[in-house]
Amino acid sequence: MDTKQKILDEALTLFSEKGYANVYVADIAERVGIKAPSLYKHYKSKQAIFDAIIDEMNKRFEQQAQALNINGSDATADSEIYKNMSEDALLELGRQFFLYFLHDDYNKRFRKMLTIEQFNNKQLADIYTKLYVDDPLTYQGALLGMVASAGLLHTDNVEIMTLHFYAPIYYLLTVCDRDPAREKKALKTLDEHIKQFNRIYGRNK
Amino acid sequence: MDTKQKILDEALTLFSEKGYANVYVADIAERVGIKAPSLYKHYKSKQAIFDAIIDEMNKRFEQQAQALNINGSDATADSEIYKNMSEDALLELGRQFFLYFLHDDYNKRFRKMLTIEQFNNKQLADIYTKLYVDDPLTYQGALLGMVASAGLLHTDNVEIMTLHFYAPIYYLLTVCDRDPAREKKALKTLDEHIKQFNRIYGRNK
DNA sequence: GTCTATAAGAAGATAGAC
DNA sequence: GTCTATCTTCTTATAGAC
Repeated sequence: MDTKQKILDEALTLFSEKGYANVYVADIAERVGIKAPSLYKHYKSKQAIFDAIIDEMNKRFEQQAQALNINGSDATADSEIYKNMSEDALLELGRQFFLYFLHDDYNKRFRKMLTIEQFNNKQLADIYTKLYVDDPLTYQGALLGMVASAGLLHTDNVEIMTLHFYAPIYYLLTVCDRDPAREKKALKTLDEHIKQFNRIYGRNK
Repeated sequence: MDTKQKILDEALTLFSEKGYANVYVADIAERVGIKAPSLYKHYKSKQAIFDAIIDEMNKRFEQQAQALNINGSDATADSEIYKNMSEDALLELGRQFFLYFLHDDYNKRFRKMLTIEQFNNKQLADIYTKLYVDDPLTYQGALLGMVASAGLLHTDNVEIMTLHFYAPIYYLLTVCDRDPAREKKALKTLDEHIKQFNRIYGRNK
């Protein structure tokens, strides 16, 4: 990995652990294996490093959103897939979504950084809301709505049904971020949650 | 309010907005209406102010827990109340829990501070987990379990039912902390969530 | 591009007068 | 208890050699 990229990588790790103000340029440089003044040949300031991280993560998440069809543009194209979901497919959907966001290295570190800096930086608060509130509800709402249209889920309020599916996932994600030792129990809880969701909203009926 | 207490109060406000490292002793002093050196007559360091906030909030939450019976010791004593809950009582329970924690000045500021500092301070992460993960599930689980025992809710997994009740409340709380402009919509969503919870778990059956 | 040396300034904390 | 003045340390950033 080239130095310029490695700086972003190590900076993100440190920012996600301590927040922006608690990380010193010398800390980042040390992790990269250079001295602080050398770092200024790559980025003109500490703030420029931070901004570059935001830019890169935004790009990364756009790609991720396209891969997951979060934008919804191709949602109807996948309709057939979800209409024919097997009984356990919804369980897999929740589990994969959870594990991907929990363990993916960039998501994990960036989410922690967003969490720490959200009240200090409106831009980051907006990114957080987009990534972990609006996008998941839009994406999962589209999928669950299609499944409901196919008669496999029963509700007169898709938005709340989607909240009932997603809120426990969000809750468990933040719990595990805060205390990774709870991950094993969280995965068990996640499975039970989705099984009960299936029972409640009628997949097994 | 005496100066020593006012220092804690203003410091908590600043810490909750910016995090520990971003707040300067001079900022706290200015809000209190004194100069920084005077502040050192009341607390020997910036860290001592922070520690005093933790101590005071711990005391405050113990009192709060007793008032709410979160410790569960008197849960059975309230059994009769919850067994005879009116149809809308559960809705009120959720709404009041939500609004109390969202708006109560100490809860609000302390929760934001915990959010910001959770990855930098294991003690704060543990307090967060206790206040917003373990205590609510214990407390609400005890209540919902009693209502279920009375035959007013139907489930074979009280723990997951409680998660289905609480996770959306937790989700909406963090959403509103991040963006207070979403509060009005969140309250509407909360009502719909609890109504649907009632329908799902059988209060209206 | 990396280094050593260092400037420039910010922030925590103290001394001592009132 | 509060102030002004100041010390000390830490941190960002730059200068200039290699």
